[in-house]
Amino acid sequence: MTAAIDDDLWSAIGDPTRRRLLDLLLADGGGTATTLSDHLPVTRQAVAKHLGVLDRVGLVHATPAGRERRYEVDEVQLARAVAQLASVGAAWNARLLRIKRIAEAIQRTREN
Amino acid sequence: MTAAIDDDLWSAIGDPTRRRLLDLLLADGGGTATTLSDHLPVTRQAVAKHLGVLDRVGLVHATPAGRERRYEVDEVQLARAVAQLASVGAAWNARLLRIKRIAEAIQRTREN
DNA sequence: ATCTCCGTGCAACCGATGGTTGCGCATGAC
DNA sequence: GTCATGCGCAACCATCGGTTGCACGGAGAT
Repeated sequence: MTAAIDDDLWSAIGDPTRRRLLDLLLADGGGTATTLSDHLPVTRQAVAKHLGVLDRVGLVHATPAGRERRYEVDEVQLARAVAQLASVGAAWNARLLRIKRIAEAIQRTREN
Repeated sequence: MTAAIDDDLWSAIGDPTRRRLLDLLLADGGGTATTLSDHLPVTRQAVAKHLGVLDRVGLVHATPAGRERRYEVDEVQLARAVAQLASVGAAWNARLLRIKRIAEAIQRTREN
């Protein structure tokens, strides 16, 4: 059931640093590699790389402002990602529920 | 807002092969490294490694059966993981909604 | 009891990725 | 013009996902 096309999206948000990056961008409404690296335990270059992969999958987009490079989240794409999470979660929940029901059924037959 | 403790859980389910592994285990109600590798485009050893990390974070647990090693999903832990997904998704959705509202507010003031 | 097969585990190796340091470049501030 | 600050590029390192190869061990056939 897991869609194969969206593996890129998953691996993008699978990294903890990138998730926090998205958190920061959402909280402050954008930022540059240097300002973001101030709030993270990694160097500016590491942040820049992460912003690169987030940009490649379309979760953020950059706009040159003077000598800075300001990044902002692409809300549509992030909403898509959230939908992905929800979808996989729902699928697993359904399977877990089925297992639970079967277990209960077995329990019931054994009690008879 | 992202919990730091659950990074292991995230990176565990962040890998596409591991996600499909969980899918297969849920569908067939368990399996061994060899049987699982039959349904995946990777070798048995790769599957074994993935099962190892899934075991370490507690999403699956192995029971030796004869000369086989049968793996099954730990439903409680997987439910925890699903809750994590939902939580992060909800947080992002909330932020996105706030941004949308602010944008609409600006729009409204501009229209006056 | 032994031989054979099949599933596992272990080790070495390879490419990609997350992270670092160091440098050079350009652009805005003085 | 000069200075400094933000950026990009390159080299390097560790870890990880994946492979191949091999050695071990238990279940079943002879």
